[in-house]
Amino acid sequence: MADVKPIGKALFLREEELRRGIELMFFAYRDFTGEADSILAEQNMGRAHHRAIYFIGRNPGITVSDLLTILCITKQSLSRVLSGLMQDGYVTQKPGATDRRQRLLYLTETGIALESRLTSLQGRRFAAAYREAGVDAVDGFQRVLRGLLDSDTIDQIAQQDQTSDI
Amino acid sequence: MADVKPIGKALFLREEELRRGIELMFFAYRDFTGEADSILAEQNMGRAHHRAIYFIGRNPGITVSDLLTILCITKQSLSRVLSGLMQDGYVTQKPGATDRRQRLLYLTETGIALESRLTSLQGRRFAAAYREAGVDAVDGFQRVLRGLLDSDTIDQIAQQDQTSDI
DNA sequence: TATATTGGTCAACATGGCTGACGTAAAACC
DNA sequence: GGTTTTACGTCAGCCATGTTGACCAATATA
Repeated sequence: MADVKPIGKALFLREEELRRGIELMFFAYRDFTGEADSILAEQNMGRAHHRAIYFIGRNPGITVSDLLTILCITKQSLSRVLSGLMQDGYVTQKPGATDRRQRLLYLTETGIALESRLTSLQGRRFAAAYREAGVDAVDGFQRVLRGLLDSDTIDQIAQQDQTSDI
Repeated sequence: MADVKPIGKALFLREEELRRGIELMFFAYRDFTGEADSILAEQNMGRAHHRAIYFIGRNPGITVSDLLTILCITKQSLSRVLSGLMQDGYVTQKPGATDRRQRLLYLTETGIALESRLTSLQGRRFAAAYREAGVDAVDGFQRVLRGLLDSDTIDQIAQQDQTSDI
């Protein structure tokens, strides 16, 4: 401990910085999701419902298997959530035009309303953080987050951007 | 749809940007935790154990109630996790010097080993992302993440930095 | 001494992951 | 046309991790 050399000091700082990142990630994710969680609790839903609603809203007509690859959960888990959402009138499905085995998923009016309520809530939090931090910071934020992704996820996101109908 | 004004276009872009942030946050957190999760699964532990180990390692001698405020869970949930960790020899406790009701928590050798394995794994991911993105991006990343926090959390982190014995 | 604080325990419950097994309809292939 | 594969669903049960509520013990403090 006494004979700390510059390199030791540098490594120490580096570890501190990395830990700061790890912790910020934990706290930010917790706070970022917490607000939506309380709205969901009112409707007797959880975060799993939110994720399904979000990505169906984002990709109307998505197939079950595509939703599964986005969420990385088992079909049994998703099925439970989807059945609930359909029963409660947030989601509908219709058979695929070309492949009639597929069940294309859509939000209902109610589903759209809930999705937009949740997304605008989280969006406001992001907007405030972005505004405070400034444009350059936002760019850095997104670059680092992308750097944290698995390569599979990067491919997946790239693919999604291609097929997106924007 | 036909008479979209500049303001409409701007809002559209803004919403796209916000959604990109929301999604990046989801995917990055998932991938960032996923790697550690698989190590934990080997030891029959989950993310809850990881969080406890991490913050005990970070604050040796932390009291149960301080750990509770960091984690924001009930004492029953924490108690279950802590009992397991103590039984399996990752954590020890000793009574507080001034207040003997307190049980100060410490990692054992085994606990330290596991913590450092997990943290260095996540640290490597962060280090790679930081290296790729560059110093300015890292600063922006941290600024935006801090902007996403609840004000309570900000206070809490500030307080922790003060009492930290660095 | 009376009260508040720190921490633990037991019981019961919900959510949301998981595995495994099995079924059905439709597409794709030989 | 018959077989295989794919897309999806269901039932059953398990585990981790969160929750409430009730209750208890030791200790600090006013």
